[in-house]
Amino acid sequence: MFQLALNYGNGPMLLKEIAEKEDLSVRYLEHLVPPLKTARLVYATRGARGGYSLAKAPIDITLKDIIRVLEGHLYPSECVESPEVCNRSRFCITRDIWTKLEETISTTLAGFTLQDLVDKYYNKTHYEELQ
Amino acid sequence: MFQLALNYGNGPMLLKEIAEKEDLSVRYLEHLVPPLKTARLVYATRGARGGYSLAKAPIDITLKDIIRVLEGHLYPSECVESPEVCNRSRFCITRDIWTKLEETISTTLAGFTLQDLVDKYYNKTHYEELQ
DNA sequence: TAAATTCCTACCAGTTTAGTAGGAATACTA
DNA sequence: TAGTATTCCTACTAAACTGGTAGGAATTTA
Repeated sequence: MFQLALNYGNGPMLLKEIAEKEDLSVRYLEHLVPPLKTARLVYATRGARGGYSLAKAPIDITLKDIIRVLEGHLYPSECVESPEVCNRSRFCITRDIWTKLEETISTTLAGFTLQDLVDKYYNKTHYEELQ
Repeated sequence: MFQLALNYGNGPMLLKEIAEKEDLSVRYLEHLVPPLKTARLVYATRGARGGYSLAKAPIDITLKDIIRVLEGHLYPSECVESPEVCNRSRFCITRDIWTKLEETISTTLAGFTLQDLVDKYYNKTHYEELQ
């Protein structure tokens, strides 16, 4: 997603390119794409001269968006989202902690956008001051 | 650890008791104890009339202490602590995010002590106001 | 000496993670 | 219209991790 952000506005980018720049296999990247498409974060163009582009401007995609899609959740324990997985949920003290922890993780990740990463890459802003 | 905190000051507590109260097996709890002992968070008394007690007052044990011991780490990616696992670490933009994320997780968990959980259990304090 | 309990080491089964593989579908280009 | 480039889909796999179980030795009290 960072590579797509760097390429934003320049038409579709090949997985092959991304794979080279990030030192990953195309086969692996192919695996990550479907959920990103479903979530409408990237847009695919098939066939020759095809490739991928961000579906929104980098400033409109937070790291929370991306990680929720690729990792599925942000909570440290499933009970945060699905109390029914444990019959202690109603009165569990620890669960409150996990809930608070998810909130801070969520807030932190929502505080960064792909544009922040691009800016940092080009040293356009003083990243440290962003947070 | 929460049960031991509730029991703090009343001598050693049996794993059997904890197992009943938390709906876990003794066999499983036995598994968790060694690292807690090594980290000097709990103290064990062997033999009949033995059991476990906290090695410090509940107010002096943070959730960060406990989770570091039981889960081994708090970072979302190993590269945060061991840059050498990936040769992109030196210039990886994403790694900075993982580092920041670990900081907020760490800070959040360090902000709770076992005493907070005990207090919440007895409704002695208004928990919401703690954070 | 018997009972209670921690302690140590080994094992196991299910899930998750990080991939690889084959080939079909699609679209551009000559 | 044929060839090539590329995404797309489904299945497979191997290693690591997680959440346990199991047997029995060591220790302490009564």
